[in-house]
Amino acid sequence: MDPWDENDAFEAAASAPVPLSQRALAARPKPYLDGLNPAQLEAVLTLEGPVLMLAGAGTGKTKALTARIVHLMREGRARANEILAVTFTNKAAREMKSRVEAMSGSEGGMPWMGTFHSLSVRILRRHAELAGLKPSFTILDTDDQLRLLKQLIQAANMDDKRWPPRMLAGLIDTWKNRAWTPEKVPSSEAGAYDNKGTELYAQYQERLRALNACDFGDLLLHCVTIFRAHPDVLAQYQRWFKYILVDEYQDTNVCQYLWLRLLAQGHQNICCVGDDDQSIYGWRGAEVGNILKFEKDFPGAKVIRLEQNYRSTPHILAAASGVIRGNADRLGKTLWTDVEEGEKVRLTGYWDGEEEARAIGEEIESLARGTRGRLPVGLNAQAILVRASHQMRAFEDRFLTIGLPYRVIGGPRFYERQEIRDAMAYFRLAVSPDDDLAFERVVNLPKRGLGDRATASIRTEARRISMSQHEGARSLVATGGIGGKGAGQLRQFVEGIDRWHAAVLGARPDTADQLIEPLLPDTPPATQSGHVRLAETILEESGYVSMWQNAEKDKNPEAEGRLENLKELVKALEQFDSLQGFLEHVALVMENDSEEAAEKVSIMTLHAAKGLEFPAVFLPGWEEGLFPSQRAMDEAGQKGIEEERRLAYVGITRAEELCYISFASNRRVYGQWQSQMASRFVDELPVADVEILTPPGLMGGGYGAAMGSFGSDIEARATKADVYNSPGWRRLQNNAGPRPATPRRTMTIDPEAGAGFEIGDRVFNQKFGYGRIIDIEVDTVEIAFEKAGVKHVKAGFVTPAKADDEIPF
DNA sequence: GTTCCAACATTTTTT
DNA sequence: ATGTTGGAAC
Repeated sequence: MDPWDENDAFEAAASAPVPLSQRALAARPKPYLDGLNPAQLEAVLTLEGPVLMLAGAGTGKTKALTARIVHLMREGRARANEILAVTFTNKAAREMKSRVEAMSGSEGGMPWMGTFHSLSVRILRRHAELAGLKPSFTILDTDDQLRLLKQLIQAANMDDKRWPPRMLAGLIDTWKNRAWTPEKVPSSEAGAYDNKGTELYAQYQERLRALNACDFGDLLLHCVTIFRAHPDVLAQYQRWFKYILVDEYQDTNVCQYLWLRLLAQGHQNICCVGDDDQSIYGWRGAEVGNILKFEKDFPGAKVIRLEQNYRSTPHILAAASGVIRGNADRLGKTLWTDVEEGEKVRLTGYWDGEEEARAIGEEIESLARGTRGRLPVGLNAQAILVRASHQMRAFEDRFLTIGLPYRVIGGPRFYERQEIRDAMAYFRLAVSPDDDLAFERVVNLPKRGLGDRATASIRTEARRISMSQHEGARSLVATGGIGGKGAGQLRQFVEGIDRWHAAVLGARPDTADQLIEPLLPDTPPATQSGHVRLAETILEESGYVSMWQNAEKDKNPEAEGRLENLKELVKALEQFDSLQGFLEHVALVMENDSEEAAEKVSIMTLHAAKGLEFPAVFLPGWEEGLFPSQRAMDEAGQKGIEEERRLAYVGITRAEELCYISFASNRRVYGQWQSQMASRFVDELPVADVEILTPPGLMGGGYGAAMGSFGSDIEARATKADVYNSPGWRRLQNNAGPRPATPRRTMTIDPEAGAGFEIGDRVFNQKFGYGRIIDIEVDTVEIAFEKAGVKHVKAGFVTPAKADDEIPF
């Protein structure tokens, strides 16, 4: 039966007198409402019409959201599959799903809970023809997209160096985020990309259609276009989705906003949850404006504020609100908590980034040990949140040295690794041999003796017969259009694809239909493992596995790891019931969710930290130009500052009990030493809630200048005793171990900093490590260091090493 | 077709 | 500083 008809049937049933069982259900106790505060309760129980839940950090919005969903179902307002619940990330969707399941006790409900993109794919598969696609369309990854754009750029006789494909991809993405199809790009954008932007955009869309493919932006944009052009289709969905819930509404872009508004126009029951103070994705098209004008967009909307914070101590909340206060455009809320105790936020200035890393490593270990009369704070409970990923290196270096376990969150992702993408290209060919992008990727991988010339003639042949490159290659093989050693190998490749494709069809005859999911929960497909074996066969027969196995170890030290990754990939396949299902999952869920149990400190960007919380949070690098980032300020001016400030707010509010903010007055960025000013956000911290720590381990200061208006509150120079007693120095003893022989270098240091040293003194330098003074001239001190390459150092870099510090020679 | 060297860029990131 | 990429030399 067509699910739409079934929906009508259900509606008819719903308008009939409420059966006894329903009433009994309604009378049952509602444990899911227990423990909600009045505001949360209001957010759960306000069912009719548009609702904006303004939920500050740590105010229990997920709890309210899940309770609302459970309530809707328990009260018989809607069935699980009539509730559309949208999130941004797969992680958020997963989390909400499991919480709803836990709360309602039912499993596997909520078929329409997912990310904007995954939901859009499901809708788009049902109506692909309306967008000029077949239901079996593929979803391009960034790699494919860039290669495609590059081809177009070169075809337009443009210099792809001056006009990099990346830039065009960014431009097109921006346009799609604003819901502009090629015809709708306003003329004000005509100058973009050397006046060719719009034209290339149109060509790109044309190519995508020919390839039966979509990029990420298309998933949403096609939906919006279809909804607008086909009111009947839209009406079906409007009728179907009785309630709509949206998480992180402040991050929606124009296209997502339209998507939501179109769908919500039916029942008008849309509940958006968000926090204007946590909008940090403006640079990728998110419109804070969407949340600011919610009441205008949805007339009659109720705004409910969740302001009671259950996460952080009062000092942390005060610090966060002190910073965010500087922003002009805010809906305004005041977080409060009834917790009383808590330590002040700590602010520390360091000499440079390496000292910062060392001191933070110290503190992390000391917290983990539970010193200072505090209960131990496990490593999993601690996180370092940085503004830019290059800041991570200093911490990784340091933590590797002292053996402190850490995990970097949001690093290069599993499915973005080269070997995984290659293997996936083979799978894609097996599923749909016409996938030209996949074909191009692996046709000469492993090397099959097919170079530029051979691939070019395959492409030409394909175009001549208006078929895919797979067919083009077949035709060339048949006619002997390819000469030499490549011919036989190409034949094997073509035949291989045919064989694998036949195997895929054998395993699952109704390929395309399988991709269209029913609106109603289906009986789960019978699990079978043929596709796992097939995947292994493909990787072996293609020679891809042996390519890495035969790779010379010394030239490809990573080959072993790549083979491991391939094994992992095949293992991951087991959880799916077909190759195509797996491919779809990977296209949408580019993440490796291997959650390890081991105790490790987390290192991540502020962006990656949204939605997380940690008892102890370190926020390093609060320097003007780094945070707030120079680029954000240059490109977006005051708006940029405001977004950076929200980022600071997000960072501070991740902390439950301990928050450490720090900056360095000298930092090396891309190998260049830079003198830094403390971030303006440092000045915005309320003094009453911040404890300013004397920077330890320094001589030849320079803090006054770096400290901004805080300078007067901080002792500019550490005393020698500070140096000797600071924990940062003692910790290094544990680093004892064999060190390489070190060449001697001459180093010029500030006479003032050098004063008092004698030949034979052991010293420490932030950049070059431990050394021993071997000669002193009037303004030259010759020092032997463990690191080579020292030629000239500007000023005041040497500290005396403690007597029992490890000296390498 | 492969290897090597020079030029180049280098926030934030999801899907 | 460092990793990637494109072109020239092999």
